Amino acid sequence: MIDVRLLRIDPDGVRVSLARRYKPELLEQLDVAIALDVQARQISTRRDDIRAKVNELSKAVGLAKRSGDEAAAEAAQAESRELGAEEHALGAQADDVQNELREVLLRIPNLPHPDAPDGGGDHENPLVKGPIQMPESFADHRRVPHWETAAELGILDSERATKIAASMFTMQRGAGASLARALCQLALDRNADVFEEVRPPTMVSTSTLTATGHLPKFADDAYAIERDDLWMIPTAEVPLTSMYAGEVVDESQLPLRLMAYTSCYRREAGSAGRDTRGMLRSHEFDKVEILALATPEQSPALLTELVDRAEGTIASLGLPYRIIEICTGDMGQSHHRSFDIEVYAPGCDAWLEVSSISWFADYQARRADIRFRRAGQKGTEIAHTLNGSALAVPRVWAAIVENFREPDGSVIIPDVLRPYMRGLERITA
RNA sequence: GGAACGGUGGCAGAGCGGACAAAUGCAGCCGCCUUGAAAGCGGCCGGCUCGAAAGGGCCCGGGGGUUCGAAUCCCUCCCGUUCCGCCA
Repeated sequence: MIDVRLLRIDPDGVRVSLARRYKPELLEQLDVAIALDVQARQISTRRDDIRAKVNELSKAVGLAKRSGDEAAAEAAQAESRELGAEEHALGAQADDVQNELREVLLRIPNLPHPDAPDGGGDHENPLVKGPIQMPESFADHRRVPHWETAAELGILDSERATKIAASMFTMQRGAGASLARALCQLALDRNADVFEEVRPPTMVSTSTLTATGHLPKFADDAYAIERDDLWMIPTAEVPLTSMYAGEVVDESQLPLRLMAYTSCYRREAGSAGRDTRGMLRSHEFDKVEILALATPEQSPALLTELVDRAEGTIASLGLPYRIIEICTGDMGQSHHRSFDIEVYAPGCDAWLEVSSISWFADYQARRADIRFRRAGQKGTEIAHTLNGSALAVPRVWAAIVENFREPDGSVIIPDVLRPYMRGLERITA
C-alpha cells in the first residue's frame, strides 16, 4: 500500500509517478482515493468533536453523582444520550468511507523507483548485463526441446502427472527428480552463509496473501481452500514476508535475511494453452526464495546483493544467461524496482525467466504492518522488504537438459550438482 | 471435534463499570555517584491518528451490543494453553 499521507502532501508527485506505469485507469483510482481520504477525514473530525463532548459529559456525570447532585447528573446524561446517537451515525459513516478507501488503496500499485527505466511493456525492458557464457553458436544436438530429450531419457512423466492431478502438472522421475532436488540444495547451500533457512507453511491466511499484494486484485491466480479460508502460496515470498507481520523489530536485527525452499502453486489463470509442453509453466513447482527485511538505507545494497546471489548460482551451473531490468510499464503491482535473470534455452530457442529480484520499499511492509525502531529514537518506521528467487527449478531444469545435451542424447550434469546426485555425471537412457 | 482456562505496553504481569494509557518489575534513555564499570539514587520512557499550533480522538485479540460512561458486563468470531478424542 502506498502511504496515504503522500496523497495529501504531494498528490501531483504521486500522479506523475503512477503515470509511469502506463495504466490510465490508475490515475482515476488515485483521484477516487484522494476524494475518499478528504471525506473520511472530514467525517472523523466531526465525530471526534462529538466524542470529546460525550467524554466530557460522562466525566461530569461521575462528578455530579459523587457530590450527590442528581439533577445535574441526569441533565448531563440526557444531553450525552442525544449526542451519542449522532456520534454513532457519524462513526458508521466514517467506517464505511475508510473501508472504501482501503479497498481502493489496496489495488493501487507501488510507485516505481526514480531510476526504474521508463517503458510501456516487456519489449522495453533494458538489458543490463550479458549475455554471459553464451557460445558463438549452438550445435544441432543442443537444439532439441527438453521435453523430447526428457522423454527419451525417461526423466519427465507429464502424462502420468496429468492423470494423477490435471494438465499443467509435471512429474520428474529418476535422475530427473534428483536433478530437481539437487538444484534446490545447491541454491540453499550457496546462500546459507548469511540467510537463515526457514520451512514455512505453504498454506496461508487471507491477510497473509494480502500483505504481499497478491490479494485482493489477483485472487484468480491463487489456489483457494475455501472451506478452511486458506490459500496455497504462489511463492515463499508470501509466508516469509509475513513472518514479522504486526511486529516491531529492533534496528540492530536488520537486515534480516531469510530463505526458504517450498513448492509454489499457481493457477496460471490467464495462460491456459501457453507453454503446455515440458517444464516451462506448471501449476506446482519448487523454488528457493531469498528475502530481506531492512531499513530504507540498507535496501539499495541489498537489492544488488540479491541479484548477485541469484546470478552467482546460475553462473555456477554454466548456463548462458542475461540480466534485464523491468521497466515501469511491466513491473508487478508491489514492485518498486525489479530485475529478471533469464537463461537461454537453445532447444526452445527462448530466454527463460528463471529469477525475479525485487525491491518493494515499504509497500508490502505497510500492508503487513512490519515496523522497526531506530536505536535511541522514539517512534517506529515501516520497514523495507526485498526478495528474489535464488533458484526456480523447472526452467533451470529445462535449460540444463537443453544446454548440456550431448550428440548421443545424454545430458551432462553440471559439476556443482554432482555431489547432490550421488556423484552422477551424466543422465543416459 | 469436546471440555476447562486464558489473550492487557518491547517483555513479564496487576487491574474486573467512572479519577486507567493503564500499577509494579524487567529492558531502554538521560543525569548523579565512579579512574572505568556494576550496584545504588533521581528523572524520562507505548502506538496510531486529526490539527499550523493549542489541543482532540482512537487503541487492553477482532467485530458487535448494554450504559451518560467499558480493559472491566453481554454476544460472537479468532488465537493460545491444558485435558479428552482422533491421528502422521
